[in-house]
Amino acid sequence: MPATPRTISTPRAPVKVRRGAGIAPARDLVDQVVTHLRARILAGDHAVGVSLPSEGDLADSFGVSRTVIREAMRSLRAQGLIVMSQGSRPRVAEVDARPTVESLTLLLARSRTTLLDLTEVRRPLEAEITRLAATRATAEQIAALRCANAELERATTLEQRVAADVRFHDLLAVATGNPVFGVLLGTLGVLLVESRRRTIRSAGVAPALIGHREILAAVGRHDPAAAEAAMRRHLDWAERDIRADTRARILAKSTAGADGS
Amino acid sequence: MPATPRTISTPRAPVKVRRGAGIAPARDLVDQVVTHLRARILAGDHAVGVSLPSEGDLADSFGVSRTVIREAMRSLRAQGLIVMSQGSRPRVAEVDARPTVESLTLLLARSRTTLLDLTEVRRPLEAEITRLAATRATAEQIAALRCANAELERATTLEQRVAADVRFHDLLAVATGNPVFGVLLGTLGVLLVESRRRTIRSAGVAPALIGHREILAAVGRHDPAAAEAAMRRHLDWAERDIRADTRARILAKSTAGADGS
DNA sequence: CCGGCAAACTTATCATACAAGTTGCGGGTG
DNA sequence: CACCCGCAACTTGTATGATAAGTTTGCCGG
Repeated sequence: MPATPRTISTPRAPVKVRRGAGIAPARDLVDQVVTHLRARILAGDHAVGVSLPSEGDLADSFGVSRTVIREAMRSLRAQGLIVMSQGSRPRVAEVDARPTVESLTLLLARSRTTLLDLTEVRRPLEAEITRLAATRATAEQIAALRCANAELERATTLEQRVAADVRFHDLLAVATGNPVFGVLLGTLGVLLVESRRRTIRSAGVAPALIGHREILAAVGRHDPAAAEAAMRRHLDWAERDIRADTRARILAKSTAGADGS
Repeated sequence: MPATPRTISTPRAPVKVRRGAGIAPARDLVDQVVTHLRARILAGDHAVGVSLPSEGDLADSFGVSRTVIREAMRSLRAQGLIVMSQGSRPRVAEVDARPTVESLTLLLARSRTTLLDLTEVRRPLEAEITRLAATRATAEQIAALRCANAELERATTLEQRVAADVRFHDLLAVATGNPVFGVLLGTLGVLLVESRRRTIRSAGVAPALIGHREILAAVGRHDPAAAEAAMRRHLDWAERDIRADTRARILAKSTAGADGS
């Protein structure tokens, strides 16, 4: 009995979506459901980790078939908003940069983006991050940075070293108190892991360690200018062998989907 | 007749996806199909704009039901790889930053991000963009910037002015020749539209115009330092009334989906 | 040669069925 | 009484078939 209207209606507040041209709110039912559910999730109607209603219940409450709900769920999943696994109800995914990173990776893979392009963006970001971190870092955050640096020193395998390197920079971003830095740097950082791997393999961990120590010292005494300068020197070093091989291209790793693990 | 094996097999080269741990390539059929199709598209097997096989054909060739194909298509669509519309076969989407921008927007909306956080990140990015643009901009790009500026001068409505303002900054990012700047700035730009709207409404368009003229002049004579300084002054001005109201929060606008238009 | 119309094709949605995984409850067992 | 095992209910994953609605194609008449 296809007595269902052409547009869905929720018992909730019908979140109106305003678009640029102000017309054509949504083409098909799936899009409408996606829009509604996304709005709900973003509004915090469902806490992270908590189960959403089952597909059947959603289908009933939206007045559409389970097919539509399922496709909407796939779309939300691809956007990193929910996690699904057979047998258990879908849950709201915790905020995670990975889907975004994947999206950026995809985009950069499709455009002709080089590692050099990435480092070029990374430089001003990291410089500002270091400046702000030197201004704002708390004692605990500085201790955490020191810890990460010690970790880098202790690390023996290449992967451990890369991880510790990434961790240091991430902590620096956290110390700015501005989550946007963390997101952007995290995104670029994932893409630059390959570059770090090469750099550390060829030059060893000593230059990185020295650079980090200089940065840490300046941040520790809350000297923004010195911290930024140290970071720029650090990046100069890291950039050198990327620049040697300008052709280094991003390869589409396409790490299949964000599974909630 | 569920004689289909538990994993799909394509007549094409069976693109193996290697993951970090090197195990469990994909959980369900939809993910497998998504992975295969994405790999195909990224490998350039299907030119942009050209139609993919119909859902029925894909279902046959993958040996799965159309249900699976449809969900996979939804997922690919959410990732911005294909565009779908009723009646016509899905087409490979042209490379477009919008889905990625949307993903980043979603991520920032879910973190606790203030307008102030955004401007703080915008500043070093725009500074570097302007520096690089001053170094690398071609004559055509400078002409385009001049044009955008004229547009801003001619604009009468608030929305037109905001659009022209955004356009100027986007063109500047393009002039760096580095697509990553465009993506990041585009993301922040979308989120900062509200701030621009307020600023231009309260202070008028004159300060923006003056700022743009200074930037344009420095870029036009290929003077990176002056260009960067002009941009920083411009941002100082723009930031002023945001800082007056620190509580200004991002609202999740959730502009529904990337339609290929 | 061109315009319009109809048939074929394709997507969008619905309904139903069953397989496979998860959860929780209750009974059996130590 | 506590603990563990197994089953039953629930839920997602997939398949099948049918219909509505939009698009493309090609034929036919002018």
